[in-house]
Amino acid sequence: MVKVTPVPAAETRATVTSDAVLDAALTLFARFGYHGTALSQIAEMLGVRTPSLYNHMRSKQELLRSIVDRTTSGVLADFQTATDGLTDPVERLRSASLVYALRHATHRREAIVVNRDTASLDEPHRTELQDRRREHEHALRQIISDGVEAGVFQVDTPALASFAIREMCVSIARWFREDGPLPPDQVAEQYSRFALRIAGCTRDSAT
Amino acid sequence: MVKVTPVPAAETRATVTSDAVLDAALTLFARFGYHGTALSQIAEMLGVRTPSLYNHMRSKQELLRSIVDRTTSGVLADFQTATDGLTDPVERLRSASLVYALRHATHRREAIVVNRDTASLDEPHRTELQDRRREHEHALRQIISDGVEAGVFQVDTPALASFAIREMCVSIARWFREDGPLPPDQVAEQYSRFALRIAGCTRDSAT
DNA sequence: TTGCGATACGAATGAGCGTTAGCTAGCCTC
DNA sequence: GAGGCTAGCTAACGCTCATTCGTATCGCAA
Repeated sequence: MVKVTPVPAAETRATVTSDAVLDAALTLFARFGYHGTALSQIAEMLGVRTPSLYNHMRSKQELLRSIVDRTTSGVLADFQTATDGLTDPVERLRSASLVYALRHATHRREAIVVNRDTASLDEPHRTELQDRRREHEHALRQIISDGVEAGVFQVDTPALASFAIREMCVSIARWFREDGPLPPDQVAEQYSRFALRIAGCTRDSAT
Repeated sequence: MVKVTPVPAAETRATVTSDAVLDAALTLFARFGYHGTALSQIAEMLGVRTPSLYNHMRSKQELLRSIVDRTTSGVLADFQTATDGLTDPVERLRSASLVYALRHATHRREAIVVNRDTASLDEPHRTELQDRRREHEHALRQIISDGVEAGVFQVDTPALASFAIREMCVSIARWFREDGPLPPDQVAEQYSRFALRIAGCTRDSAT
């Protein structure tokens, strides 16, 4: 058999962690999409050959699943801590839309992947994910319905306002640039105000 | 040489047009994404073998390009006819957002593909497309800036309001269902009202 | 110093992809 | 009825991809 094993010089060997793989995957999935990204690109980004990735992951699918899981959990957690203790629908909507907008300015890659490549998840995880997103959607819609009932919001169809607010925030991930003129928190603040306007908030609209 | 050519019975042969190919591609690209869709799926949807598609198209890329071209042209044309002759910023924004929202409720597949798979376009067409989208974006932003100057709109950053309005409308394509409770024109009308609210329209906000 | 676990590597595999080539059946026109 | 155009088909090519296997190396602990 052949015995020649040329072996790269010791200093050229890279070493890599699971988190590094996940982070590189996140960047590339966000740019090219799940199906548009090859494992070889992830490996190249880390200075490693493709098969070496398998020391840090089980499969390409699992990378996507990890990204999606981690992100949707974060969204729900954000929502809980943002609305916990608040009873006024106006304050609840202000706070919920603020953290949601902020997350999409500060976690752009995650947002893009989750919103674009959900369909590439294998079952049953795709359905699980959709359920968790629906949970957030219904929670937001409930705030609006409560506000309408309390007379502080004015919308014909709460579901429409809820969709509009959510997707408006999600889209921040698509245009926001870290080196742009506005920092994330100021963008989030303005978007939070947009959210109250969409809901037809009759109070406090100048804040 | 082999001469056996089993030949399917005459009635099992399908016949297909360029438009049918484009339409099937549209459906599948919208569902699975450009990279997530195989030509074999398009062929199967049409009841035809994969190579037969090449009688009606030049390449997979060309399919995407056609879809994107046609759609962005439509958006710009919509905008022109919707705002032509209107000078009041309020009416211009109302009309522009109405047709934009309506288009995304009635041309869902196109919207999804254009917004998700733009990145899969080869150069130079990707840059061309982005330029045309920017054209629409700037036109909308100009309406808002005009309205702010005229004192009928109130926003801190017109660009943010413009992004919010556009992406809110785009997202209709993601949740709208034809068999849902609201017809496209009613959804568009409510979204048009949301757009005026985002802009901080001080007039006529109950209409 | 030795041994072991973690991790990188090259080589290979099998599947699926977009695309091309060459052939053939059906339809329209003459 | 003959001939040609249209549009289908099978076969095959070359490429890329995700994944597996066996091996070599490195760093650390005994």
